[in-house]
Amino acid sequence: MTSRRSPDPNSLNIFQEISLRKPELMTEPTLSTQASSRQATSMRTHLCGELREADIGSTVSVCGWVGRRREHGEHLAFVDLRDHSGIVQCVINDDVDVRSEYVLKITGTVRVRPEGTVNDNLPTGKVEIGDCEVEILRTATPPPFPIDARADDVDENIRLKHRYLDLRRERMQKNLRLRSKINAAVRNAMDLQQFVEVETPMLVPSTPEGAREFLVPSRKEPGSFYALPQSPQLFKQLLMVAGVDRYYQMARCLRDEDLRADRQYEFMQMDMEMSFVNQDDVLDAVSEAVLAAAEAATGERPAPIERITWHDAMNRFGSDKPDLRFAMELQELTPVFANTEFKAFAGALHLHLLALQVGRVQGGRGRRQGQVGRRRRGWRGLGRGRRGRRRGQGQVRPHPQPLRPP
RNA sequence: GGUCCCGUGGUGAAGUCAGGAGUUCACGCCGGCCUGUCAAGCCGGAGGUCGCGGGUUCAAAUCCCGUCGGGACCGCCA
Repeated sequence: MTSRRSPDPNSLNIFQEISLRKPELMTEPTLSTQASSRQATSMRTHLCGELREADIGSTVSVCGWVGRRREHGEHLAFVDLRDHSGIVQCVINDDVDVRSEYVLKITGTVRVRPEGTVNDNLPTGKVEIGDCEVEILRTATPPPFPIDARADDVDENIRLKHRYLDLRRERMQKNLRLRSKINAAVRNAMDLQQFVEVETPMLVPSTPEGAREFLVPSRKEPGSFYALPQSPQLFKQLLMVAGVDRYYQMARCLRDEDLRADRQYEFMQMDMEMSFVNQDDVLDAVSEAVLAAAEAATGERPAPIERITWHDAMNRFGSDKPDLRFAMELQELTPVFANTEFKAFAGALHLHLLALQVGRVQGGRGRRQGQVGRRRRGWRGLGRGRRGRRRGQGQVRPHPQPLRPP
């Protein structure tokens, strides 16, 4: 495909970029603006957030939204111009009426900030754009909430009502790009393993699974309905029988269940099938995708994922999905209490100790309750105690007493 | 389907239990001053049927009933 724009090697269009991209390039570490020089257009030469000391002296054009402005009389104003890459300070000496969320094109000279005025909080904080020529591309009414981190405190319904404003925020922009990077990384990892991405139909007959399906009335068959897939299970066996060998899909799943906290009606799953394999082959393939996703998000390739058997997991952690970020391993206490006179313990087949370091991990309290509370099968009771200042406190409760954090 | 909680200028919160003039705080907005700010600063100003309807009362943001909207949890989520 030929580039319609200038032959500048830095201005490859998106199609060329994809075809040239090597697998190892997928490991680009950050979400930031490293690719931004490719986003120069006929209107701009740079993105706001990419200007650095190396650009000092060059004349640049940037386009973006007005964040904060700090006015000092008619002949000096500081405007924070924002695009998805970040913020750059523009120094405006003319009397231009520029308000919050106006869309501007600013042409000026990148210069070093005067001593003592560097802003270490901004990646662009060592420079600013001076001699600004301001073109107002679009005026704006004052936004109903601030387009920055403070909007985190604003009621979600208000943010959703003005979704186009909410999405301008750095956090939301990063979320969109993070998701995009992860999707690309997973697809790349699957592609490298010879998986075939196949999309299965959305409008299907109802299938007898657990979740309620969303129903779509049929125009051609009044009284009949399509069911939107709650998961992509229906067709993939067909593909496997047909010899596709390795199938995967980033599948949209729709479930008409009542909402709870962060649950959503629709969400994505990566669905996969493999032929002529054993369990380890499947785990290998999935691990590749998971590690690639983690690497795309964090910039670092995590260590290989440890494999333990279900029995080991249950015996060591009491959970089939143990959280290994902190020590939650059960300790065998049966011998210690072998001759105890305490009746509740004396009759026990096994006694385990779960030592917890309270307060070390965010959400640890809820996790602790969950991990202890959910695996009650076969347990006859739970004792708890605390080591430290109030040593010796504790109690033993038979199930099904509700469990409370100590 | 159930239980509980919340609706107050553009935003976020006090005020409600214990009724007494739409009161307060922060941010935002508008105007003025201001040539190095970056949560700019200083001065002034505008902006609210207290979700809606009914009731009690001399008097309702406040108490009662209903209703609408939102949230959390339970049920539910192969």
